[in-house]
Amino acid sequence: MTKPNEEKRPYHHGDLRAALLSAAEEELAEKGVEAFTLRGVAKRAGVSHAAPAHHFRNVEAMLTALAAIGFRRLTAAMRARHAEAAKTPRDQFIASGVGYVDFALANPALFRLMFSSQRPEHGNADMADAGAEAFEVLVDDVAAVRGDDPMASRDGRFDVTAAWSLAHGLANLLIANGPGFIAADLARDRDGSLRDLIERVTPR
Amino acid sequence: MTKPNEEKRPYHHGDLRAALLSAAEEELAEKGVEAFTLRGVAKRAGVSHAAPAHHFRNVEAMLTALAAIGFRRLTAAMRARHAEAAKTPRDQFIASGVGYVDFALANPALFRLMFSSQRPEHGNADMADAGAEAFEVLVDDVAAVRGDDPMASRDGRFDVTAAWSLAHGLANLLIANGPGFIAADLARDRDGSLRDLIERVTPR
DNA sequence: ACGCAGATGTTTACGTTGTCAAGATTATTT
DNA sequence: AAATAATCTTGACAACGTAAACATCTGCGT
Repeated sequence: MTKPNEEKRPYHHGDLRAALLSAAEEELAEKGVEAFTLRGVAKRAGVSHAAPAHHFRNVEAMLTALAAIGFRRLTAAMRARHAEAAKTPRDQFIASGVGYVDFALANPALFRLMFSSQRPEHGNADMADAGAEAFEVLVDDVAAVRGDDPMASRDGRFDVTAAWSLAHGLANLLIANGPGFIAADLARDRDGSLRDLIERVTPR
Repeated sequence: MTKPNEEKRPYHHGDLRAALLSAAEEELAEKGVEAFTLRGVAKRAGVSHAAPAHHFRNVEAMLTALAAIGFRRLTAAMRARHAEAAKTPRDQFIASGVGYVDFALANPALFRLMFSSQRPEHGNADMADAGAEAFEVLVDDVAAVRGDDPMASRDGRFDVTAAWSLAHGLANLLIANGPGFIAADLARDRDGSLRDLIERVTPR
């Protein structure tokens, strides 16, 4: 009586954990952080609603894993812009900022999860490591422009903070539809516009 | 059999809508946007779980009203710093930025609701007006520093965007415990530190 | 090859949440 | 004063996250 077209999945999935993470990313992108549902993820992955429990302690743990993936991808986005930019310290610095915004615009829900949500488990080691790695890219860029370790001086720390703040604020405002008035400017020349903005916080 | 200490509330509250908004703000501040509960708000206000329905179409409508209140308070925070700052255009500009961060640090959950949540109803007129009013403060400050209408030129719009982005990003990072490395600098001299950062995006 | 412990998935159940409908109580209008 | 509307309560429902009990498969030691 089993339908011929029905795929006969084996009782065990194989790598359900990875499948769940991938389904979770879909769910997140489509529904946003606030409408994200564990049962929806399970349905996407084609398993019962309780199956995820064997791979993630709870929803928060799943979201934490997702956020960690997000931080790794953020780092990759910055490095990607790095690779295709001119090799001067200033250009490399700006490229990182553009990569940061790139990532946010391409993954708005994930970006929000990473920075503006209380749901991921603050203090998770894997996620903290991934975040620290992205931060290092920024610090290294500032170091190259300044010619010293920025974290060693107040002025250097402020260079780092200003750059991060501007990129982060711009990313947040853009994905929140904040400043609609620059949409046209951005649409006309996105890279150039981002460059103009980020240049303002480039260390002297 | 009625206990003597028990306040005998009348069946009708009087101004339940206002009481609910005030309870909602408590709930928001204590539990955060993601654990915010309509039933919790009703309990705080001392009414049944279905009472709010007569004053707010649904939870989102309540959160939207809260966010609008937040934008008005944000404007007030900027104006407050304005009033006590030196009357030069640059100082006024910087004061607005400091007021912006002030508000975020004093009302982190509300700030997140306003800018980083999908739950408030995007497109609500009252909330949009309140947001536009806050935005006007910024534009006016930039106009005073520049000596022209910033919204009329690309360079002016970028001045506005850079300032807003830096303040917004800094506020977001601070309430997200992002750059712990400047916590010490900020604790030592908050106003001076904020000033140093905001100066970097002051129009020339 | 065998068997069994553990890992992985399902089913069922429970408490919580937002929303709705129906009824109770008070305000307001006619 | 009677009717109507506004306000609040109660009870119900589906969706959600989680936990317990059960089913199925994997892999390991023998």
